[in-house]
Amino acid sequence: MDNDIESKCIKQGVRLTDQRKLVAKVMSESKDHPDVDELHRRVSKLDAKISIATVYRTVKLFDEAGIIAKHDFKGNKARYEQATQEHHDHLIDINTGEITEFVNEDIEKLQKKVAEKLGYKLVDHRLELYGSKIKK
Amino acid sequence: MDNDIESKCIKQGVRLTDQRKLVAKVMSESKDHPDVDELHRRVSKLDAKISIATVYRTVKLFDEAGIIAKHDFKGNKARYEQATQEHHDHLIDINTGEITEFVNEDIEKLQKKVAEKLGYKLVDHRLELYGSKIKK
DNA sequence: ATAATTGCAAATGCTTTGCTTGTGA
DNA sequence: TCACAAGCAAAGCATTTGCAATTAT
Repeated sequence: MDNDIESKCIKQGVRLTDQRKLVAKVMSESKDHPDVDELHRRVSKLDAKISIATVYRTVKLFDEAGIIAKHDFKGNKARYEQATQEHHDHLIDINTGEITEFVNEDIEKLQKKVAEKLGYKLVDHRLELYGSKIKK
Repeated sequence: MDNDIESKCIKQGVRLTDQRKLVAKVMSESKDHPDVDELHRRVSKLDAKISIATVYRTVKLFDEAGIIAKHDFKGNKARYEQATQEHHDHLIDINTGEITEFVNEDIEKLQKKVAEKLGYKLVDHRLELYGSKIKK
């Protein structure tokens, strides 16, 4: 949990610069799904001179290395989260933007089945639920 | 099926210009999911002077009126299709870009259930399967 | 008549990139 | 050392918009 991202970089031979270390640290400590601007804002508190271009390059690099995950939710700019072992999907609060993660094995299995019935091998998928909080 | 879009415009009081009629016609006749460039290309065959800005404005208008549907599949620009009565989801061929539509009631129900379990009323969702064709 | 729509080009917002200088292994 | 990374500003790409001219009702 702590700075898992930095260790993954080392494991994968990703060169660790000061800037990348900072992005790794901030992403490791983030429990939400920040976009690049927000990430840049957070990293800037640790290094006021880091450029947004570097943040863009770094998230792209980490994403391609499978270290973080990129999400393009409806109508928003790309948001990022630390990659986890188990796959999960997202529910987005349409009023607040708040994101809740969930796992549902039944849906996963059905997706695979649907793809196979159509003659396809399921390689990837995207499932997003958009909802509004029920007041109780 | 024919030019359903034009009748929907009339029904909704959407002013019908020559350009909008052409976009309506082309979208009505399209069985695939063209992006704006492709749409502009097709409409240009009927009116060589129509501008891409008008096509952008028109698909936005039709989308907001619920007459056509916009999709932002992974890594592509927005694609459009005529709106249908029954909801459906999409399977995208990762090799060819070909799109297959499908409906699965079980998945729909499970999505609703998941949202409710998390304290949300399901308002919208996005389900996309990405796969590669199985050769038989 | 007149409010809405078009075409054009310029502006936008997010993201990427070329280039020169700086730096990690 | 030296291939790679950072910072900056400029470029790219899809999409939107301001404005003057045109058009549907």
